[in-house]
Amino acid sequence: MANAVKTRVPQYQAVAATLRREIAGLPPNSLLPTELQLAKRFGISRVTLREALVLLEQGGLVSRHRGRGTIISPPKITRRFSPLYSFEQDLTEQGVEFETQVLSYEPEATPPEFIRERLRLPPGSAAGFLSLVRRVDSRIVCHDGRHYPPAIAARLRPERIEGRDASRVLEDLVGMRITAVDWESEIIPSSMETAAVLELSPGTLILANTFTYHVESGAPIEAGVISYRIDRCKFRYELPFSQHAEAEPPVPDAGRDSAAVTRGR
Amino acid sequence: MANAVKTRVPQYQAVAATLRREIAGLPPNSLLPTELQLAKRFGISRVTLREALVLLEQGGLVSRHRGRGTIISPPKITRRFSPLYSFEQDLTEQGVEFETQVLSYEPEATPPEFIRERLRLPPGSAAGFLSLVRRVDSRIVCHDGRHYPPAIAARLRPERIEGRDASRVLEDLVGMRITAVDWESEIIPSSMETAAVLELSPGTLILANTFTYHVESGAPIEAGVISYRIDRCKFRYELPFSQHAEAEPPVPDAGRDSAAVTRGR
DNA sequence: ACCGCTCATTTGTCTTGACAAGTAGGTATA
DNA sequence: TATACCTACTTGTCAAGACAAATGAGCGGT
Repeated sequence: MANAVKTRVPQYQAVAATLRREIAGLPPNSLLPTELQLAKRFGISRVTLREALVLLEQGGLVSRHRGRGTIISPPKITRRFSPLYSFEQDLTEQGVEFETQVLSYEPEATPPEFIRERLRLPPGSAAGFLSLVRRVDSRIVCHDGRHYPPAIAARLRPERIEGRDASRVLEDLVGMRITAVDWESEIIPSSMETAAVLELSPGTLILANTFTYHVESGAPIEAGVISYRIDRCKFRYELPFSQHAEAEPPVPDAGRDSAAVTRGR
Repeated sequence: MANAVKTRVPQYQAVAATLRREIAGLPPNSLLPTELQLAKRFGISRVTLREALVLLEQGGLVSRHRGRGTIISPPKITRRFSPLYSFEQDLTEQGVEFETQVLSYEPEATPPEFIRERLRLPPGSAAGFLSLVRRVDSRIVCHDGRHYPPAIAARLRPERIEGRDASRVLEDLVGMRITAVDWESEIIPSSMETAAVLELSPGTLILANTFTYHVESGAPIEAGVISYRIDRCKFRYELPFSQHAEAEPPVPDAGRDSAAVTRGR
């Protein structure tokens, strides 16, 4: 009303900042007041309030559900990367509960062209296709679409993946170690399919990792795309990867995520 | 039709998809029709059309400017990572024009606590603070906030950074090579300050990289945060990093970015 | 040539209002 | 008791309109 202050800062950003502070002191999974209540409290319209909530949701602080309400999210999990350091290995070392669910496996699927190139397959060649989703503490964090050359695809038993380390299974199958990775990361809007698997609205930004794994001879044995929910994950790299971990104190760092990460099994 | 499956697609998503296809065939830096024209053409309200444009903007396809219009963005640049592979080295090898601009340097600033911990400084200790922004093809891509231990900070000459490789300058200064990195990446809403430097609206998602560089003795000599605009960059990693580059063909990959990337000097 | 002004254009912010669709809990019915 | 339905509640989608703020082009004065 009668803009008392110069509206240099838009209301939806001011409200978002206020809510960010208040949320920081509330426990995860608790319910925020409804949009109408919040709009009334801040003296703004529901449309404007929703703009603020969108900012919070994009930042991973809350999740919103039609018919249920707005829920405060638990802290992000940390995915640590080292060369050839698998999802299973990482999460197991962190002592976090996780689950891998195979959605489908086709031994002779038709791969998209960029996968065919990465696997160095001739035009028209088929490839194995494995689709899976991963959960940490029962929350979906990523979706893998993995493709395999025909020789490997024929012998792959996807049911072996569920409980075990996918890369280790693959290495055992071919009898060689994976020694090289080509990895590209990009933030892009999710496709309809990926959004459905990750339980997101299509167009929501995700972290898409396009990768190729090679054995020592240089031959590619796996290629695909791993799509992470950026509202639930962050990523950590250490170089040189191997032993210098002890030169570092046990990762002092941020301090907000201790509750989720130091959970032990 | 009604709804064959439960897939009822909202109008703003359908419009976004249509515009995505049309934009793919248009040259970068060209102007889109105005919001009112587009809204009229699609037969929707301006509010709904704007929801579609927000999706395109978040995906990095267009940039919008009050008073000017909506402009189609050039393709993303690729930032390639290898251990201790600097921004300057990477972009130079790609033959892309870039510029580093020092915004400020304070030899004795008060660092935030998480920086103090990373540099292993006692409470209350000062640290050098360097703020800079990088441009590629005259477009802002990232903002660095770099902190240095007092002994280094006193001797650092920020004007030496502008034209040269920042890490190399630092190595020359201390007479040691950087051999270890600790690196954490997270997608977060931009702060007011970072948003201003990156010319973004506060709250826009950015890629925040929090890092610490160490010399061989294990001592940290630099720590800070590098914030990338995710609408302008993607990221590429290769492991093992060093020589196997030639085993790979010269990055066949996507195919859309050839125009911008092969610009050479 | 240069500077400052006005003004139409365009996107940014915000309001009120409406209906759709998913959720959860209670109620009626078998 | 168990099932189906009904209903209140909550977020999702969409509309039409209003004013603010930034831009850039045109105009006029110095």
